[in-house]
This record gives sequence, C-alpha cells and structure tokens, in this order.
Amino acid sequence: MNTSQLCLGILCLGDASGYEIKKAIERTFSHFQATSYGSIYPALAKLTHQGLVSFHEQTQQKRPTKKVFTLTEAGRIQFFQTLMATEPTEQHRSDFLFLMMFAHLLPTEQNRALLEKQTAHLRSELDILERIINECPTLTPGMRFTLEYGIAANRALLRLMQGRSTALLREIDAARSPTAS
Amino acid sequence: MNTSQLCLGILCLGDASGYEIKKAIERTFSHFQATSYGSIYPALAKLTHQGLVSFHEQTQQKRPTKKVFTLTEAGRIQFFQTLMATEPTEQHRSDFLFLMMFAHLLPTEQNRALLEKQTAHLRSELDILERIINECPTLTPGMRFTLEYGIAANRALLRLMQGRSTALLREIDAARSPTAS
DNA sequence: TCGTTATATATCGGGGCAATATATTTATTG
DNA sequence: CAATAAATATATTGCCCCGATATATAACGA
Repeated sequence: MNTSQLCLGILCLGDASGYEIKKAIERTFSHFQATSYGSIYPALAKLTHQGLVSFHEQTQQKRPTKKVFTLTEAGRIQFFQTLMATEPTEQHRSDFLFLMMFAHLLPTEQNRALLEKQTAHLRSELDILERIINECPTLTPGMRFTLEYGIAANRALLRLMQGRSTALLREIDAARSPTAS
Repeated sequence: MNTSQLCLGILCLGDASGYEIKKAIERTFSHFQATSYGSIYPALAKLTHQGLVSFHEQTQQKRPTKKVFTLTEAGRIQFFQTLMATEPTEQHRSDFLFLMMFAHLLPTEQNRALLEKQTAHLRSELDILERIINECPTLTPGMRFTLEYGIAANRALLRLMQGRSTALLREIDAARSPTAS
C-alpha cells in the first residue's frame, strides 16, 4: 500500500489537509501502516494532477492557510479498484529480533536491557489498542477487527517475553562458554 | 537495520558472495527482515570502499566468476558497535488490515476471500517456522528465540482468524444496511 | 520570557525495492 | 529428445519512501 492510496483511504472518511491526513493515518492506521510528510505532500500533488483529489485553500485566523483536499468521483472509483486488486500481504521488520540473532556477541546486561525494553514496548502497544477498543463503541466491524488483531499478537508476544526472558538469558550465557558448568 | 549492517551480520557467520548473502538473509532473517539485490550490491561496494569487508574473485567451472566477500577486523568492530547502539524497534506493515479497515466498501465474497487468504498465509508461515525449530537442533539460543517469537505471533493470529472470520463477515454485512433485519 | 508543543506546508538526500538485463547451466516436462 | 523453466551470479535503473530540515505562527506552561 503506497502513500497515495493511504491518502485516498483517509479522504474517503472526510476532507482533510496534508497535515490532518498525517495525523489521521497515525490515529487510524498507526499499528499497521506509517508514512511521513516527505511522502504525503508529493503524493497529494500527484493525485491533484491526476484529478483523483481536488483542493481549496482555506484561510484561517491566527493559523497558516491550509489546503483542504477532497476526494473526487474519479478518486473514489480508483480507490475502490485498488482495494479490489490489492493482495492481503503482511511484513514484519524487527531490529529487536535481529539483535537477538546476535545475542551471543553482546554482554548479558545489554541483552537483559533489550528484553526489558521490548517487553515494555509490547505492554504499551497493548494498552493503547485496548483503550481504543474499549472507549470507542462506534467503530465499524472492520476497524474493530484490526484492533483485535493487534491485541491478539501483542498479548501472545507479551506472554512469551514474560515467561521466557529469564531462561533465555541463562541459555545465551551457557552457550557462550560450553566448558563452564 | 539497513542493508549494510544486514550484510555484515551475514558475513559474521562466514564468507559469501552477494548472491549467497541474499539467500542467507532469506534463510535466516526472512520472517523479520528483507532486502533486495538493488540494495545489496551497492552496499557491498560501499563496505569495500570503507574497508569493512574485502573480497577475492573466485573463478568457477561452468558458473560465472563470483566475488567472495570477507568481514575485515574493522568490519567486525563496526558491526559490534552497531549492535550495541541499535534500539530494539519493531514495525508491522499490513495491507491485509488496511483492506479490513475498508471491508464495508467491498463485496462479501471479496472479504471472505481475503480472510481465507490471510488464514492460509498464517498457517503456512507457522508451518515453516515450526519445521525449522524442530529440524535444526544446533541453533543458538538467540536464533531459536526468534523462531519462538514468530511462532507465538502466528499461532495467536491464526487462532483469532479461525474463531472470528465467520462472525466478522456477518457483522460487516449487518453494519452495511442497518435497516435490514 | 523562554522553551516546548501544535498547526501547516514543503524540499532534500540517502536509501530501499521491484523490475530488468545478461549469461550459463541444470532440471523438468511434454 | 527438445523445449522450457529454474537456479547460479552480478549489476543497473527508476521510482518511491523516510528522516531531517526549513519556515512561519501561536498557544501553553514553567
């Protein structure tokens, strides 16, 4: 899913400026998509050029003028066609697991710190997702499902980290010097 | 984690050509890192220029000549320093969840197909990871842990998909036309 | 009042990814 | 047996993405 389609997806839910689109992506998709201004602004320029969105400048008191973008009918059709043609892929990038791959090269204290940071991160993600699902009763079933999905993954991983970290540190040390008892 | 550090990590485990590095990354890191030749070859050129790796051309019978790269002492030191300085981050990109976010715009049959594809994909990933962990007794504790991590996530998500898909499809349809019984 | 955060748009450089080019050999399949 | 596909091997290209930075204003808190 590229930034253009991400923008069309947000504009499907209502008009927004580039700045507001970024914030909406963070609010709505943050646990499974990300992007940046360096992608959004060029994407909006291209979408405008293609006639998939239009905009009007909205002057504000005591705020910079903003460009409010609207999805055009052509944009709505194109977005639907993209949805129909998109394969349900997933990718996971983890520097944490890369580091664990080389844990035998690192000091025990460093490994302990990495495991603790990762555990804290998973707990924090889980809390955020659970708060959203509990405090927003008007979510569509699809949106609710994306939260359930994130909660299921984070819960399972948090349980693994909590049950496995101590033994793992011992195993890494044991493998380091096989001669020591 | 950028492609240069990925290459150093692989070369830490033994000498290899660019082609072999790509295959080693797929074999060893595929469930949490990815890269391509378009990144690997420029990275190796840069690493050679920096003196972090060296290479010798190895002519082969009935195969193109290959450049076999070796980690230098400077490269080993630099890789260790990178490991010590890397934050244990994680990111998840899911076109599947993006599509679920807009499930109410798609025909029921399309949604059913998406859920089935995702379920099949999770099952296949789980099978691969379980086969590796069962058939490779010589893995380091860290490597074994990365597999346990992937297995835990895939198991939890597979359970969710199997228990939730049917009801989800009904809920999406029900939300589509609130007036229909 | 001084630093931080928020609103708002935009560009730049380095890097990443998918596709493509080239060449040879082995394996498969009709 | 011949045609085709897949594997081995290196490399480039073009498009896209991301983090950092620039610019400007204003609200907020210490």
